[in-house]
Amino acid sequence: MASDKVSANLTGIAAALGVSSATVSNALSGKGRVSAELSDRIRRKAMELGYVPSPAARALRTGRSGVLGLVLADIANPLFPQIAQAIEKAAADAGFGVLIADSHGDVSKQTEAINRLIERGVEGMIVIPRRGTRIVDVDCPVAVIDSPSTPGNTVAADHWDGGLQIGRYLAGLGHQDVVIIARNPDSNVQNDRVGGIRAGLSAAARTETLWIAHLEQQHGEGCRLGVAEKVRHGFTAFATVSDLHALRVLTELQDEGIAVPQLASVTGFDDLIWAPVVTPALTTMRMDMTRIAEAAITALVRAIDARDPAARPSAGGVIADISKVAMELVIRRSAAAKNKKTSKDKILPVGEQTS
Amino acid sequence: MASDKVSANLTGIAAALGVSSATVSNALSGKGRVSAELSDRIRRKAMELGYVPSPAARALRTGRSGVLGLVLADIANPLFPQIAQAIEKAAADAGFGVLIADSHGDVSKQTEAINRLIERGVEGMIVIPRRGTRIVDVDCPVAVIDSPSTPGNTVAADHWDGGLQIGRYLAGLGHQDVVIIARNPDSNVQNDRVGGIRAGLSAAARTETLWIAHLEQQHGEGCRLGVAEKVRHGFTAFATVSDLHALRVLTELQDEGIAVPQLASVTGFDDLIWAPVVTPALTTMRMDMTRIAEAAITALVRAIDARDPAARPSAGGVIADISKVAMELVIRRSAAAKNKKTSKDKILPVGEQTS
DNA sequence: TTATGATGCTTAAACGATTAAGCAACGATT
DNA sequence: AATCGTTGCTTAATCGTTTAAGCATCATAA
Repeated sequence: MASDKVSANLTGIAAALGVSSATVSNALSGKGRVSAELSDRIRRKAMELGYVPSPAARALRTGRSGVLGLVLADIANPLFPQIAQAIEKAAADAGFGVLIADSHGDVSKQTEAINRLIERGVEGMIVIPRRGTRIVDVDCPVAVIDSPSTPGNTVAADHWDGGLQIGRYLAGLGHQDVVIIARNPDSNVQNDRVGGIRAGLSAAARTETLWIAHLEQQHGEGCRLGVAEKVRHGFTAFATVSDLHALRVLTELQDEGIAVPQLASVTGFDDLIWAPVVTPALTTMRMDMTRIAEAAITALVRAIDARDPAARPSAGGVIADISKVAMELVIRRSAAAKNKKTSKDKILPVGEQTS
Repeated sequence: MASDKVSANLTGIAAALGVSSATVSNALSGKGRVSAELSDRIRRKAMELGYVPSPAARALRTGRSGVLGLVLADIANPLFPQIAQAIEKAAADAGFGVLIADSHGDVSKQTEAINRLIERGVEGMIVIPRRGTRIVDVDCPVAVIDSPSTPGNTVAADHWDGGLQIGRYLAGLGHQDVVIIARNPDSNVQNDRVGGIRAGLSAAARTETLWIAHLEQQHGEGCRLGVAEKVRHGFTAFATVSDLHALRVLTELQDEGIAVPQLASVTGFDDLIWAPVVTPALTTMRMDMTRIAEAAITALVRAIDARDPAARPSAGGVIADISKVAMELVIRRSAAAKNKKTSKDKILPVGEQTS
């Protein structure tokens, strides 16, 4: 092919047609004034040569890279797939690519990761911080997805309300003795959820909160939570703050011969991948990641656009229209009405699992 | 600050010091000949002005964007966090950023996703294809992470050998009646694992393979797998091809009152996040994602470098040094020696769970 | 017929970095 | 003293795109 010789760039196309590169640019972008006939010929030629505009040149000229950064406190998070998928989709719809950066849960590495993104020329970023972490000031638009309790937050699921819904649901099923299970009291998200759950239960309810982090500090990671013991003490429901904890509770109860949901109800949060397929399927709260991602991207894009004409860089937070996105209760089978008989009577004798 | 006035680019620094921009470039990159003294002053000034090189300009001039693409068949995959984390790390170590693209499991969208990446100027990409999918020819270096059985593959875990290890392990525990559980027979990865498991079991073993996709086609998603029934028919172990399936089996058995591992052993694959924390903790196979990612990135980077001087673009596969990465058996508690008594005798009478 | 304004194109200057080539000054070599 | 190589810097071109400004040409309106 001799046509391979001509480089597939604007000047190449221009040369091939005997016009100026500006005209080609105008024709392809539909901006300037180009006759329909020539415009057509240019488009055809561009296609024929397999023209792909140089993102570098465009970015250099326009000052816009068309790339956003996604900063995650810890990629190895079971919610991450959902998040990444939603963000990628929303960004793509807005015409942006997504560069990922993992801060490995380390605060200092978070700054490092953010800097790497800036060096790569991102126009803005979505940050999903580690519990409690504040975002360093960075002169680039940032949208934060966290809990509504976090200052400087942009968008988030309404974790508190999600807890409220679960709490009310359990209360409606007649549960008066509920163990609330979370991992770390430093997390705003977890605190919101716990607070919501407590608020949703009846005022007379007996609740106890189990912090897994404390337990594991004493007994090592992956230790038993002692939930069977709680059942023996009259608790009938376990409201956890994550499907991962729910799974842990569920299997531990089942392993000790306590039937779920007949003898104890278990609820989770986030509708993670296994929630629908375990037995019994987990009743949980789902967040509308698509809406959250869209809101975050919309806010971010607006901030980016606002930056252009504005004299002041006005570094800092970005405010979205919607900052709280409602969560949805997904009712499956792991929670059921409280047994009429006191649950103590129904406990099966258990064998050799004092791990 | 008046120093805010001067733009933080090469010419800005040059102007501030009264030297040429070429010298500044040389000083910062350490390439040309610049006196140590001036070099120092330049570096200090750059720092003072908060200079960040323009990736666009650099990419335009050098033709290298420093960005790789990560194409995933389906981001909403529980292994994805591990993959993304490992790839991001390996890429960052090699000086590359990672742009993500999700093809939502759709083959046509995969091509679309790949094109979007190319339009964004990636220098190469890592593709983790959907089962059986072939990668379209694209004139950009590509490294594929899949099963070694996939033609055109670059790097992969040795899934067959992983299966072999699990099979042998179960055989060593005395299991002769094993149900192998996978999702889809179209997947090379799953087939490799299944084949390995079968090969690892004793020749005399009775095996049966359960394809979840078939089951769900009949009974709907998230349906019971009927594993308790298998136990009643004398099967003592369930070797699954993913921790997700293992979890499904485990909870179903537990729900039906069959103690794991006392009455039935269960093994998984991939050491997903919940594997260590469920009760009993899952015995599973782990792949060394870090090594896989490193091998893939190394091969990809080499291909990118080779492209530069080479006349022929020579589009197509990239060959890595290591193409099979060994898997590691993680022994936990979900698999144990086969009970001496025939398991049939030990089945507890079960209640009301005919879902 | 002559302003007036579209219309259709070209010219040329950016954007910010890299890098080949060149040039002055200086010390060392013969 | 003339030559050579080295050192330390500058000049200027280049990557491919966008876009403001300019310049013909032609139709329309006065």
